[in-house]
Amino acid sequence: MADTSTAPGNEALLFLTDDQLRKGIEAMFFAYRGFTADPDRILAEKSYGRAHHRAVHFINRSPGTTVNNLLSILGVTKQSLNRVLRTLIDDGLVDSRIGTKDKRERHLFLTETGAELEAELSTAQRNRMRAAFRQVGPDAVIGFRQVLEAMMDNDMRRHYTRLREATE
Amino acid sequence: MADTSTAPGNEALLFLTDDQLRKGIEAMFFAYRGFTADPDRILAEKSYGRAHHRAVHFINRSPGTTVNNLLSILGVTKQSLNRVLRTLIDDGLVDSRIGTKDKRERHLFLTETGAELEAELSTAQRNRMRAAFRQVGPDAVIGFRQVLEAMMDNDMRRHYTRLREATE
DNA sequence: CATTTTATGTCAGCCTTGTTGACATTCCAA
DNA sequence: TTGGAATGTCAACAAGGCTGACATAAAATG
Repeated sequence: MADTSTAPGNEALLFLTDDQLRKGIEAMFFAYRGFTADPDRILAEKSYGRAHHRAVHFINRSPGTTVNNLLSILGVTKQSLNRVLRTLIDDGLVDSRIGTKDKRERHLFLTETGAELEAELSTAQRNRMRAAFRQVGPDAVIGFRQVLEAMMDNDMRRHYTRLREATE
Repeated sequence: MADTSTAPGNEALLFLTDDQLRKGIEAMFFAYRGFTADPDRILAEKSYGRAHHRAVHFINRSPGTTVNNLLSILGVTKQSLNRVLRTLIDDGLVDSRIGTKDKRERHLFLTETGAELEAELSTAQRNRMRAAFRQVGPDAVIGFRQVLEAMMDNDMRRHYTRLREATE
């Protein structure tokens, strides 16, 4: 039943069987639920959603980033992002400053309140990640990241790498 | 700046720094986009969504599963699932059979057409997973799954494990 | 300088997929 | 026989995607 389309006939490639691949797929599905569960609970209390979390996260990571840059990281339309940004700005979590060099651009910053929310969300998310990392050890963590990085689209990997360059 | 809340003061735990954890978080975010990108394109052509993919995937994995079981795997409300199932049944992708033992239950099966869609979607998703796995090698794959499994909520891990038991 | 392009905002409307609440039906089980 | 479980269905609503259209300001280009 299993392994019809990609029988490797090679023991060294047994991790590429359809069963192994499906296992990876389902692991991603169930793990992503866990990955978002803790922030989701916090957000729900404050009647925000994942979209707000994403915006706040990346503004925190790249203070002063422009709307356009955020759009390309998040991969949504400006209308969609705008709705989320608007509520964050109106609620005083995000500060939008007109660019000095190019006055069409808006540069986005977290306010103190915004930074507090970001900290609360990312602490919750880091706690789970830390528990998982601690449980499995550093070698597994390296493998984890290698697979994830190999699974990204090129433009997403570009953003991912760029974020690393800025801070590490 | 980095590592304020969890400075380990221990080189062996450097993979638990806030920077490393954030790296894992962002890797999850960007990789999940890639993970869903290919199926999403196929689904969009047929005017289905991810919800349909999920339903079709798990019905394929556990033919004859009940609506209630599917609900607990997917973690949505019956009304939400029902809407998706209805379109799949109406479109002839899913067969819903009244239980013989308990006639209140509906047992769900993919029709031939449903199985074709499932195959198309999972082939696309496996292709990306296979490319990533092949690129990084079996040790990384083991680590990848260890971290994901450690990150799951307990009830999700239960479902994940149960699926493995049935087929492997 | 005139024109075009870019960056952004905003309005309106639509879709999917999630939610809650209410209520009907069927039927197993105590 | 009655209570509760499994399911279906209707209605309403919200978040957060999407498209299209249009306005504005400013940069870039001819």
